[in-house]
Amino acid sequence: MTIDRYNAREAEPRWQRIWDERGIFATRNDPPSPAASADKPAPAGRSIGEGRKYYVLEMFPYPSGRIHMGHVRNYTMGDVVARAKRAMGFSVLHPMGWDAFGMPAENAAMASKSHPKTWTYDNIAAMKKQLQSMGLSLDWAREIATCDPGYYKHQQKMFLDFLKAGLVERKQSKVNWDPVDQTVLANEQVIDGRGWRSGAPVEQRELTQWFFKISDYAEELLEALDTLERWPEKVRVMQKNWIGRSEGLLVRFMLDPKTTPGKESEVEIFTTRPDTLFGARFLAISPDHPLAQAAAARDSSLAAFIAECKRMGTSQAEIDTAEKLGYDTGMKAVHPFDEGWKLPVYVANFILMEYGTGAIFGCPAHDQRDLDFVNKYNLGNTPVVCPPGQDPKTFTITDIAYDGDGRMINSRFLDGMSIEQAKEEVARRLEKETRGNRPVAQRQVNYRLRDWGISRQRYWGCPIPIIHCEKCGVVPVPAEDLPVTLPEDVEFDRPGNPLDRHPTWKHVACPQCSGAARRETDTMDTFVDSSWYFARFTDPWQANAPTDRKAVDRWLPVDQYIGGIEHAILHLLYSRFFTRAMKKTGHIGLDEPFAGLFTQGMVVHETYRKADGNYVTPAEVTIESAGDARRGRLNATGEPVEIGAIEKMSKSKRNTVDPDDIIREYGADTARWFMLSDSPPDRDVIWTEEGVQGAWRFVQRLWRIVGEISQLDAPASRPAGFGAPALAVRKAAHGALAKVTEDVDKLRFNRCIAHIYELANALNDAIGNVSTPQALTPDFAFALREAADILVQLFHPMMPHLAEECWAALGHKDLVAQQAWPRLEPDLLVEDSITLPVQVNGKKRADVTVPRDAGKSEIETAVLSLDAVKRALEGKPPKKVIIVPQRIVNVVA
RNA sequence: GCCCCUGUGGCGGAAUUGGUAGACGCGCCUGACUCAAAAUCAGGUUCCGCAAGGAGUGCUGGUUCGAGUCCGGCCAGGGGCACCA
Repeated sequence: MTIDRYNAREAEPRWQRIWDERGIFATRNDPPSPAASADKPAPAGRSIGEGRKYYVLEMFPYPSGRIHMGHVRNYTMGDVVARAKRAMGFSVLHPMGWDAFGMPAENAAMASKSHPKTWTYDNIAAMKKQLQSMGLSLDWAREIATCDPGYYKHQQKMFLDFLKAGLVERKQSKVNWDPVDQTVLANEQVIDGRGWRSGAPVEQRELTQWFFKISDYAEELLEALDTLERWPEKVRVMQKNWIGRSEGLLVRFMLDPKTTPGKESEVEIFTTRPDTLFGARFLAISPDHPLAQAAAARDSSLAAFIAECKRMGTSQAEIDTAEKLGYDTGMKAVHPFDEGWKLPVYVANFILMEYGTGAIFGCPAHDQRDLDFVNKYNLGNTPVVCPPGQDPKTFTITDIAYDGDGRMINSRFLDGMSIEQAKEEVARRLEKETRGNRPVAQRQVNYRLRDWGISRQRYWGCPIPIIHCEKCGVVPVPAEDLPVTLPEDVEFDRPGNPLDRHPTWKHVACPQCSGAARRETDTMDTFVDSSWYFARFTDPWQANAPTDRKAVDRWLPVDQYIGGIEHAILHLLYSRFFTRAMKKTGHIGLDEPFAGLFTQGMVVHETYRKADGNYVTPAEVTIESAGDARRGRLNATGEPVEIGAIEKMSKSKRNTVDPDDIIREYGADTARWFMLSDSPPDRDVIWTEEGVQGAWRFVQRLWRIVGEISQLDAPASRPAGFGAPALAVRKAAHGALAKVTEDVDKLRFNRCIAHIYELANALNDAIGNVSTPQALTPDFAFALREAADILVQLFHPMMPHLAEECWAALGHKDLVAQQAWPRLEPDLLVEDSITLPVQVNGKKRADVTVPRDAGKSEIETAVLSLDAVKRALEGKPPKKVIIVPQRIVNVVA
């Protein structure tokens, strides 16, 4: 018998059409009533999920124009989870949409005179087609695009709700300015001093901006990290560091009136090391500190110094290399424990106004930066913490500060205490002391996390629904006037914000006084759009509110969220904040949006270079291998190319592989299979031509195995008993079933694939053993058919089209996509006899086969009678025999 | 500088969480089919050794009957954060 090759190009669109026509991936918001499900009783295997909800979500794409291999990997993983959970009896929500606002649309508009809207929607259409060719089990009825007024209208409403709830603030502040994109960036969007998108060195500017008060939630966002048990530890640590909690003490230092010509009388500092107060040598304040500003008004050279500081601090690169500089104001601060102890007050370029109070006290002996500073200005140092084992009398600091543990020295009443005791003692004493009705010191927790600046001076974003009126000030757009839609007649012939220079759009009447007023022309950071789309998916049809409470309560949290690690801080932190803000304003009923998070690795590829140093694409190169050596040649000319480092697929290195090409050549199933095989999903996967071909070979191999089995003459009903060959097949099938079930649940797709290979190999061997028709007993044929069914169901989540084709070949009239997961027969996993490895002194010497329920003495007797064991013992009795049931035997000589 | 992760065959990786190291795949080698090649199929493939046997999970020391797995020290690679007081 011969079996034709599997034709993916023909089969895949056919099955996609059938799934689509039958609408099998559409998810209803109202769970089917018991009556409706009663006429179709759930198969036994369905019991795992029992109809409970399961929300699988992959981070939605930016519609850049074409999907890339990273999308293929991401969405394949999500689809495996969605299909497996559906089979396991869960009610699965698996939607898709578009993160459709953003700069590239404007850049394209500038470059090609297209409109951002048409550019974006054309890209969405193209990419949707690509995603559909992957055979993803998505509910396209819920598709959303964030640039749709039907979406951003609700975002504007929430902005107003947040404003009313005190979660939004307009303030002037130093901001990160991206000179290329001509817009402001949030702290999170500055990477190594450069804009996250443009890569341009970021400058500092003073602007009035809208902020979401994410810092109000700093403590909560930090604490709740511990509850996110199904998040990668790495991401939790990154968020923890980003929030950057530190406990310390605010201390008010009096200024010596004799040295202070102005009316300022004190300066408040923040410190996390109040224990080192007796090691103080100076105070330093930020150039932006009011005291510095006031002093500069009297001292022109100080003013010049401050101006110098400001001029330097424009780019991160300069900040990193800038020398630590200080300027002695001449003012003296009084030590809080000693009125006679005067400390010089410096303005220093490394003190940030944004953190703490913008002022510090310097303890050079135990802080490297302070030490560098005093060594430069000859202020000296006093060690106050003595490391264990050091003699306090001889312990000195020269140019390496000591920040370790130890006992307090040179610190009067603190001497002999531990650091912790000293911190507590200083806080206790200074809290009690008051000056002008206020305590001299108070405990404070500080966070590195800053408020989220959301104003962007761009066109292609969600307009901020605010009107500025000369008389009434900042006036929210009335809810009934929403959405504030983007004007379509805009020009991109010049840099800057087209909204701002639009002839009419911004000129409106004030909703309060009806006088002439001006619209806010800034739009929202696109990270706002992606901070709540997961909630909108639960009821995207809801026209009157961002969410329907019944729908969000039913579907949220997202049970499994899958995306790239690059969003570990930005998107994931913003979404966590937004969910809390939506809860406060009544749009949602929970704090944490994503119960389970998985961060997948990148798709990487070798790079190829011609002799002239230019990169060439994998499609242009053929790799020849001889023995261990691999060589590349250019297809067109045959000239050799150099095989370079394996790197993330990128246009600049030209090492990308187009998913369309792969799907056309091998089919989506092959691409999906390869994406999941070999590498663990959280690590990078190396895309290789050989690997894809291996996956493609396996597609054909499966088709052949299933085809051959489908042609066997198998009885329709289950035989009364199974002979040894049949039993072996059944054990292989159920063993694979048990392992795949567990591994798919833990997202260990590479292991699932290994188990499926093993089962396929076992079935292939079993078929090969049927040399004559007589050898094919009815029980064996039945077992093979049963195993083939299981095999097809196991690989269905990874290769759904091939699975449907095989399922039909096996004679089934329904769809494998709607099948219940196979029911496991646990008895088949238990062996009657087991083979235990036998070690002598920890070295494996033999195997012993004993009945499954053999007692320890029985095993010991069997082991000691083995020739290999006798030889190793050299006739002497063993000291000890360790028997680990079902595991191993170790004889200690 | 601080924090985190990872080191296993030629390569990607597996190892029931302290119990037979190298599952599965790629590559390579041998054979079958073929006039030939491709495709396909069968077998082999950690290293040393003809073999018996020995060595072996970055290095090093320890705990244990037993360590890839746990602990201490080091080395290498990767990632995150960083004038944060």
